[in-house]
Amino acid sequence: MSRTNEERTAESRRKLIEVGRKLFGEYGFAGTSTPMIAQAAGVSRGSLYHHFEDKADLFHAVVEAEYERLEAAIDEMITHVSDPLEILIEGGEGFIAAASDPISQRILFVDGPSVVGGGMLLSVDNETTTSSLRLGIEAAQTAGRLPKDLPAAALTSMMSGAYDRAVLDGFGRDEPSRLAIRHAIRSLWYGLSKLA
Amino acid sequence: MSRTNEERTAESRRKLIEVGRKLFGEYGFAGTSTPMIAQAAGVSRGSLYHHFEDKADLFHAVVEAEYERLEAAIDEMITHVSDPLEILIEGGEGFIAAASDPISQRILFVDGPSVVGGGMLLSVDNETTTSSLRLGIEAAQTAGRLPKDLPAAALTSMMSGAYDRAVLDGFGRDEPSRLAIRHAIRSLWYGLSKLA
DNA sequence: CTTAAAACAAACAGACTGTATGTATGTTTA
DNA sequence: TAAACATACATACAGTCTGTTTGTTTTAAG
Repeated sequence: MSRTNEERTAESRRKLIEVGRKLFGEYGFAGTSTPMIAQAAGVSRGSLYHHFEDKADLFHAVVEAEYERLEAAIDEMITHVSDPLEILIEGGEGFIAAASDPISQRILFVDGPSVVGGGMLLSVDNETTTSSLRLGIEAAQTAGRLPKDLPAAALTSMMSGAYDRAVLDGFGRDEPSRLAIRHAIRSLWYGLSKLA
Repeated sequence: MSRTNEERTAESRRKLIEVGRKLFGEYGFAGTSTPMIAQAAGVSRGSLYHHFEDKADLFHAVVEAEYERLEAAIDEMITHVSDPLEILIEGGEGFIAAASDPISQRILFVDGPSVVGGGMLLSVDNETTTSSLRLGIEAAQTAGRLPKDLPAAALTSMMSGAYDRAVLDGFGRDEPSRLAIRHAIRSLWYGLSKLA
């Protein structure tokens, strides 16, 4: 059995990220050792350190993949919505649904900040989900559905934090809490739109 | 020089928590070793492990002290406010101002979740600042300043996350961003009140 | 076919955590 | 007040983990 170098690399990285996601999500960053990861991925620790700078670097790769997954879920959710305000609401629900997976939760909201570093994590975040949110807010402002004088950056930050926390508190879990969070979210956006 | 046991204990714990706050806030939980802490506090590592179960237990004590500080800042801010909606707004600003200290920030919002564990941290949080927020929301509902059918738990969770994130994004830092976040916060609460 | 480079594996050094053992200081009681 | 005890503190140790270094195999290129 002979594989090209590119294939070997892709296969090793893929396996390490896949296994890393599972273990980091289950036992946390500190509770997951590099021997554990290497063994579960069926490679040596040396290979891990060949493909990633250190343990945090692997974690970082897992986080990026995770944000891409969320981003896709949001996009999927809003493809058939046109009203800017409804895009914000539906996109948010897509985010909550996708991020409510316990593994995502722990990686992104529990360990993420401490491992990647608050600012650095937010920079990844700001390129994906939060960027979508901000664009959505600005579009709604342009369309006159949200007050034009509202500072978009500040509102984006707050609402992004609100969504993250809703997920962390388990409001995406069962049907009653999904209903409650849905009500709260719609009220926040509708309330703002009343000020336009 | 002879001290009573109670005094010795109080002094050692106080010093360890004080030094712990500073070091955890500066270098993070993982970047702060127990030898560092013991040395800076002028005690032995044995003493640390005598007073606290482990490193995380000391961190937990630091977090609790920190939440009490925030709680006090909020209470201070709302003593002379009577309108339930204004209490929510002013209390929130007090929170942001107090939590914007970089050391608080890192301990509570960056390392806190991963060390104490998402759920466990929230339980401390829920007994202090978030509890205040929830009571404020319910009071505003009773007074007819917020919609009575709004699910208080969900809204509390979201707004609590919104405030935390505003702090983390540095909106308590300089005057322009303080102004922006102030605008966003007022808009959120006023918008909700329009639905009442 | 030989040589260079990439991928992988194994061995090593340093650091840290938590514990076990030992000492000193304070507290209770006979 | 002096022995018995408990609490506070200090030191030494065992095990584990991380990141690096050194060595081996596999692929790519001349």
